[in-house]
Amino acid sequence: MPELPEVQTVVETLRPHIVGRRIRRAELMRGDILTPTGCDLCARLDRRTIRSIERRAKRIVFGLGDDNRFYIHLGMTGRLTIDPPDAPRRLHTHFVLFFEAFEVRFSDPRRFGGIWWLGTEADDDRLGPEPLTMRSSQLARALGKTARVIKTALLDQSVVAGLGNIYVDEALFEAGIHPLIPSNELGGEEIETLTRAIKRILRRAIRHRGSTLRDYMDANGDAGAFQKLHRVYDRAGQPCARCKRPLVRIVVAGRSTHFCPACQPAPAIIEQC
DNA sequence: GTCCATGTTCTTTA
DNA sequence: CTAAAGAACATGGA
Repeated sequence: MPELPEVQTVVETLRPHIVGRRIRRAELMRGDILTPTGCDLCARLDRRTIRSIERRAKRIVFGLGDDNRFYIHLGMTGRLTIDPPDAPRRLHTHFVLFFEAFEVRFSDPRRFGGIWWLGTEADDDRLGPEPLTMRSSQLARALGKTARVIKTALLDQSVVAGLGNIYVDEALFEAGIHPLIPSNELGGEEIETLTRAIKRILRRAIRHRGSTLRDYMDANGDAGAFQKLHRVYDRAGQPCARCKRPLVRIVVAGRSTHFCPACQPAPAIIEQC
């Protein structure tokens, strides 16, 4: 569930509670969600103060001072919440940070998420530019290098960092670009349009505190509202908001892909089929 | 029982 | 060799 807008919202709702506060104790219930496995995370967090919390791509990066950092990735079903100590723990709670008056709990049924200890290492390996601040030329450079269709390329975190299935579909609709166009066939002007569309969609989604389809909630337990404003995602068969013709669902790279065949013109090679 | 799901990484194929 | 497609991971809901 968590793409850039959801992760950003979790960070913003967590920040006022934890920055400047000292961790009294940390508890890891499952060793297999930690990388590197066996590093003594809880001992390293014991009695330390949280100095910062930031988002990078879909990662929630905690700074401890001394340049020591770790990050949590929510995967598909991860939640990071502020809870009173006496509140019952959600099923599949794998990690808890205990503060004086509350706890930060990480739960994740599917366990696609996890915790990564960075220490003083960089966290940028193999991540593309941040979409909210990237230049169109950065996106153009990455897209020019691949023949993969644009939908697939935008899901690749080394091309641009933070988009997922929902926001790629929404951004391609906003830009009027068909999901099956080969990336390296897009012109400079189209990529500028796409860059602007990505930023517009992400800013709008952050303003509405992300999309809650099923699992997502912010650190306070509140759902997002942007799902009400999705124009194409999970709306196959419904009329396009622009042209009223029915939206379509196809499968690309094993992922559901939603678009308007009229507003997002097909590449010539597909048209013949 | 079946299929599907907001993500990433490893393996296989071309 | 590299790029890209496909499978795998684990759980729950429809």
